[in-house]
Amino acid sequence: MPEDRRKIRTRQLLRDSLMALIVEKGYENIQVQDITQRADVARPTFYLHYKDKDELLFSSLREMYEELAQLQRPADMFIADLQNPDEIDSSDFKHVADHADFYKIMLSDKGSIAFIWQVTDYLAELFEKDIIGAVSAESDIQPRVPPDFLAHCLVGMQINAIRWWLKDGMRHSPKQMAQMLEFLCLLGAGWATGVDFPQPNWTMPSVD
Amino acid sequence: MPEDRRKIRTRQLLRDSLMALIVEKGYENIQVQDITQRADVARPTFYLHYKDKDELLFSSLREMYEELAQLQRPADMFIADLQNPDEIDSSDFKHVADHADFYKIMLSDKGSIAFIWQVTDYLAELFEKDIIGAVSAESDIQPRVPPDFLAHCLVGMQINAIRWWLKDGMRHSPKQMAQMLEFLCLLGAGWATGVDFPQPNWTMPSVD
Amino acid sequence: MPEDRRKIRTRQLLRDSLMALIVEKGYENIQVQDITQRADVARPTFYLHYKDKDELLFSSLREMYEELAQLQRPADMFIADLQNPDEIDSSDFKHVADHADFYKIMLSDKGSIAFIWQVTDYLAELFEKDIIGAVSAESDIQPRVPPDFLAHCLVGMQINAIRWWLKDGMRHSPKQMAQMLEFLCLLGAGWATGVDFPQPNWTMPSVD
Amino acid sequence: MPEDRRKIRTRQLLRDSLMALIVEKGYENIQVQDITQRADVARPTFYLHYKDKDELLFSSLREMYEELAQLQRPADMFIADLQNPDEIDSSDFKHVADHADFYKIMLSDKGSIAFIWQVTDYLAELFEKDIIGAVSAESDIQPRVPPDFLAHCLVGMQINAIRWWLKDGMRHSPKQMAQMLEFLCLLGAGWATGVDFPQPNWTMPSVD
DNA sequence: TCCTAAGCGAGACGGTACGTCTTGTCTTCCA
DNA sequence: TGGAAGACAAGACGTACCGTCTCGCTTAGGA
Repeated sequence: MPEDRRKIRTRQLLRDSLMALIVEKGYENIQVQDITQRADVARPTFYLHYKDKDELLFSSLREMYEELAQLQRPADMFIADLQNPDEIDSSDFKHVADHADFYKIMLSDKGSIAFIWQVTDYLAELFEKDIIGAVSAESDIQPRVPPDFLAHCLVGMQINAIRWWLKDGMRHSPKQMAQMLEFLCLLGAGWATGVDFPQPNWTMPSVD
Repeated sequence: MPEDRRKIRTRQLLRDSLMALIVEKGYENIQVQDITQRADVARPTFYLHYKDKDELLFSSLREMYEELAQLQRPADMFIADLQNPDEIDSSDFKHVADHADFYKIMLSDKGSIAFIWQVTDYLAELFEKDIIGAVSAESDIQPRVPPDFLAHCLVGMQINAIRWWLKDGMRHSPKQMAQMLEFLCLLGAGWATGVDFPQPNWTMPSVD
Repeated sequence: MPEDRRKIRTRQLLRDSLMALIVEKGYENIQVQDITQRADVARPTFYLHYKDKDELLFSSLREMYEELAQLQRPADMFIADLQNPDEIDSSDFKHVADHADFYKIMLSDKGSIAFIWQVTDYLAELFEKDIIGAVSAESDIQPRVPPDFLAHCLVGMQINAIRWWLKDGMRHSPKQMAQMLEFLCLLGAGWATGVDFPQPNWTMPSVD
Repeated sequence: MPEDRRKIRTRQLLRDSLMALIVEKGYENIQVQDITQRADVARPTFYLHYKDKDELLFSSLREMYEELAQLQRPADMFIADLQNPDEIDSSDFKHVADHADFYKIMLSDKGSIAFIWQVTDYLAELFEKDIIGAVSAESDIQPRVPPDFLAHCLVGMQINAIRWWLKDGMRHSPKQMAQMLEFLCLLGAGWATGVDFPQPNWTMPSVD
């Protein structure tokens, strides 16, 4: 069943319109009629395709992320070889750089909460898989905190690192950002500040 | 100029009403008339006191955080003695536990973006001061990443740790959470997973 | 050029559909899509045949009235022999009885104004001809009111008599209705009530 | 509870607006926004006062007819002294003349069916009372047709007489119209045409 | 008998009006 | 005389229906 070409075209117009408008005036301030007007589409037509603004946003994001997923290394997102910092994967930061205007807005007061947590949870799931993979790769290793806790913390770092980068005017290169973040993740703030902490022998007591 | 007692009372009613409603139906879904109705106040009266919903929210939060600020150790938020995990400060997690319903909503799709970033930036500022303090306390120490970058990353971890905790059903105690987070912050994911990373000698090239 | 059989069929389907729907839900409430849906025809197809609902209605009526016109005495509609009430023509009331459901709706709030006045004017024209014929048949007779005024008044009576009949539950036979109306028309309310009025010698002053 | 003055004012504005628009473009063609625009009132405000166009129309008419009811002779609408044609009541036709533009539209294709039958039924009820009153005034009189049938017929005449008058360009005076109609009602088309009919001795067979 | 033009189904679309909702202001009235 | 009550303007919402258009399929009727 080949989709009507007009339908595809209209959808693309709406998506482009939304993306442009997010940059222009922030997500929350956009009205459906802004989108349709700029797409040169009748307002009721919008509702033929999407329930609301959010559905259009997430449909657009899905497209964008499918594209991104191709770029990323299939596995090993989490474990990097700290001895070869130049090989640390920076495709996420490059992606962000490519859509800097978009993310600058979406990670500000003018963004969308749904977006924030949707992305957070999506990434956390990916991270968790990686973490579990990394841990189980080596036998006799016992994680000291729940993997999903760790995943959420790392995602929080990642997103806030990006937000800081954008607010800071993107003065660092994607590669630098990836490196800083990777080291920080793996070695912690102790390493980051240069302050030396003795490794304690603490393990979280079980909650169950 | 002693504020009219009625004025204070009306404001308190509005704040209580907002807080109750956030828990009930999520921040974004609340309408001014919901607030006034529950507070048993005329809708136009709302506008005598606050410009809009956000102003009321932040006014309420200011109250809440003033209270919180008292509880916290004045300084040293950042550097904890990892050898004495029991003395790690967990007042933030206790505070969250006290307002669990509130934060559960505010850190979900039904929360407020303004809140997220407002709090993030506020905390990041505090963290940054602590970091700078910690670093400059010991001479001959050179931070390996910009302090504000580190601050934002840590805040991201903190907030997402809280969100994870709440979503997870608060199965851990505030103390445990504080410890996990503290260790993770200071020692990094390497420590957290138990995987051993050789400390590389990498330092971020300057951007300026 | 013989009309495509499909075309004729489609038209008939649409007409039948309209007629059924008028009875079901009243003319004004019908939508084009109701008609096409019931006729099992695509909506755009409707517009290939008719400009709008009204055009379909009047096209359908034209068919109906051509049929009716056959039944009626060619002339003498107006003048009846009051001495032989049984010979008074009641074909209109019979026609109404045959389409009682239709007229009950069309002569109610759910009917169509266009229909009312279209029919009124059409009948008034016929009546007027009859009246003029009747008057000019006998020399030395001077009508006391303008013939078209009289025509409109009589049509008004006719239509309202029909409406009353239908609202009343059609408790009288078409013949009775025809007789009542005929007598009332010719002899007036004086006769109808049994009250005796002395015939005055009044004639309308000319307006020209 | 004295109605808010603004409320009264708004209602009046809406009514005036409706009346003006009916004359300008016909009732059916009027849209709610036309009404509010001309009244210089926000569209949603309309719905604060009236459910729809029809409710506004009938509310306006009620006002108009209360005024009219004052003017009319309290009783004896039906029976007039044919010997004194000058005393025939012509207040209805005068009322119509006062609102000629309005009625010209409302009694045309551009009017409202609801209006037609609402007015018809209202007047028929009044007429019926008069007829019953007239008949029962004189004992030993037996009406030859059902009083409500007669009432509807007479109303039909009345309304169509008015319509004819307006379409005819109001070339007759209200008084003349009242006289023509009165005579026609009471004496019938026989008298009107001048053709002489022998009074038959027919009475409608009972239907019960 | 084929073939070609017409009729038609399907459905996307622009357009227009609807009735509703919410906000923030402003007016009226009452305590 | 200040606040409650509530009318109102403004403007976006999501829906309904209209009339048009485009695209293929199918099929009737002329070649």
